[in-house]
Amino acid sequence: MENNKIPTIKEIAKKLNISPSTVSRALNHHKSIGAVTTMRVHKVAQELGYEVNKSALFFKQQKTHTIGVIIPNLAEPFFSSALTGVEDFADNLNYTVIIGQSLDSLEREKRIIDNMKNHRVDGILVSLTKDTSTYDHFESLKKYKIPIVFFDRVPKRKDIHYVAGNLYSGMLQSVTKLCDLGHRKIGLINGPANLAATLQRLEIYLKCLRIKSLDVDYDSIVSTSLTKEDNKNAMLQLLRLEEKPTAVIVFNDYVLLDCITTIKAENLIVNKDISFISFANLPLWEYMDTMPIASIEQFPYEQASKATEFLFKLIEERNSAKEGNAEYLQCIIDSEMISYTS
Amino acid sequence: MENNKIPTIKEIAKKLNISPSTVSRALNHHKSIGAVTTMRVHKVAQELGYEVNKSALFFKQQKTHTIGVIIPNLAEPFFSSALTGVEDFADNLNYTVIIGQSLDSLEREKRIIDNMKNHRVDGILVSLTKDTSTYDHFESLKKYKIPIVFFDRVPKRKDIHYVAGNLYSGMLQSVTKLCDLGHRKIGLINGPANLAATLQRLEIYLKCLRIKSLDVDYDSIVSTSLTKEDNKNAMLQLLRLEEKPTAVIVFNDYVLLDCITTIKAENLIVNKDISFISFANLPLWEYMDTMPIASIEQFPYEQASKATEFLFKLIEERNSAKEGNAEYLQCIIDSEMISYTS
DNA sequence: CTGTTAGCGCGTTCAT
DNA sequence: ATGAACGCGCTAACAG
Repeated sequence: MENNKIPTIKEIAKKLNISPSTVSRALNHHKSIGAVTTMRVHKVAQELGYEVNKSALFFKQQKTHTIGVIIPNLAEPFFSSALTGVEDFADNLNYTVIIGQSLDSLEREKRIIDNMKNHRVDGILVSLTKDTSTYDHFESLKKYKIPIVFFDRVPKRKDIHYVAGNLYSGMLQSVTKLCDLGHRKIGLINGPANLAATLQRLEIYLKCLRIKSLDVDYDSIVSTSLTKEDNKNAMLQLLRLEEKPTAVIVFNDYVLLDCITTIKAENLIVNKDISFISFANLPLWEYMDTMPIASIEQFPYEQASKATEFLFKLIEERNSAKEGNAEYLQCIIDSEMISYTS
Repeated sequence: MENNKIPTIKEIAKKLNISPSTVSRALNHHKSIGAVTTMRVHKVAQELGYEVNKSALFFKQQKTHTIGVIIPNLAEPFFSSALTGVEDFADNLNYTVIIGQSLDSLEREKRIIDNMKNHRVDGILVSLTKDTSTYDHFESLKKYKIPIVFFDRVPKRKDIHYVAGNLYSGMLQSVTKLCDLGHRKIGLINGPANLAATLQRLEIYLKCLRIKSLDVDYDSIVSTSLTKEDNKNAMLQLLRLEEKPTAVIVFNDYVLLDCITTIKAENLIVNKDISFISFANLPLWEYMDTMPIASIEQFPYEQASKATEFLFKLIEERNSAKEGNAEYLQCIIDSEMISYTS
């Protein structure tokens, strides 16, 4: 009964004394095959428990119906939300998702790219490593015509497809809010200089201060390499200023968590001695006693969804072999300030 | 220069006027190939930017060097930790990971299984849907000799490979700790009845109370459907008892977060008026002002790692075609109470 | 040491 | 409406 051999098209053909190509066509509901034959083929296929060997199909069609996602760290809520966005979208189109986490190592990023390239994935989504500044390892994908869409952490160049967050909107809302609350000295704890996000944060921070006619004190702009230790030091650096800021914009929630710990150790009161607004990674402030005044939400799920949409548009294009249009799909998703002070 | 055609073994062969198989062997450092030839092949391969077409390889070798992971929800920290565990392990062995999230829908779980089967993955890791009670869709994998290892949410049968968590150890430590702190009335906020985890928690809770000779008050055992509203109600239900419990074991951290919010709204003090211990999902209590006395850690990363190890053992076995041993790889990972009161 | 041949499973010509 | 033949890229068995 249960034949333990994996059934192929050939078996079905033999069983019905017809040719494999007929079976293939019948299985794919090719119109040129008679209704009776088609039915009989499907019946036998059913009996044998036939299922296409996608591995063979991929090989034949030079298309894997698979996309790769490269993110720094799966365990980070920001990225797991993003991954969920990708998976949901891809699943709808019956695409398979393979993952790679770069763990913020450029070496691994390269290896993963190579691996996915060899896998002949149909497209790749990437959120860059903290310290990816070269672009060479992505260039090699061109040869294979594997489209690539960046999201969130995108390279600083114009000739790419990407979906990025716009921090400006949320930052302006935040600075405005702090102003309204009477803050005049707003510091910034920024990230590592090699991240585009860092430069971007600095620029919009300065821009927003200017818009609100606030003085810029470069001493109250500090940065951290994102380690626990460094986060603490950045906070302390601000606390030791002669003119301490009364409010601080923080690179992200993780940094802020360390800042809050530091503040408490110094016996200062959050939101009294010093107020915070941070860029959101964690959906958890609502549960906490000590929380920032607000978070700047960057919508990872939506960013990833949009990026996936772009990717499929590119895959589509490649399939229909329209080479001409060298248009770059680019999208900015506005951030938004989410207030916690009800 | 940059030939935009994807180089194959044939190209290299033609360029050197040798046969494709020689090239293949040289590329794979086959010992029977002369050093000179090998070198020349590698040189040309380099020049052309040759890279194996794994898609072809998979097809040929009937092995995809790919494993599938099916989990209910990528966005849940517990599962994204688990996924990280899988990815880390698989990456070491140069395996690729494809993901599928069942979103707790049996329908999706089946579809994902089918898809992975057609993909001819080398093995599958599964953490079941909330309401998976049938096993048929896994049976079909046998025909393809695709090994399957369950973790965390495992089927209730003996003839499977699995890694499961043991809640007992952590629960006993917790009840003991609460006893030591003088608590005599320990409540339980449990999950929905259809989850295996719920029944399990109830059983070990009762067992532990018995071991510590504590009275069981069935009024102080309540349950929640895991919605925010229901979590709150479960907590209120306990607070309105004539004999309020002085400590409560909570189904998981999410529920506990809502409980804490509820407690505060009632102007009660956590760890004074009422103490908590919960099953851990979130690695965040260390940052919070209000935290449970302890958490019962279930080690998702380790569970998934172990499950992946099992899976590769099975894949290995299949490759070496030892059919004989019908031994089931099974492992229980003890939970552990992690104290927060330093 | 190297070349020749064959075939993995499938879809797709080109023939009838 | 159906069949025969071919080939995708690669490796392994069999010859030298």
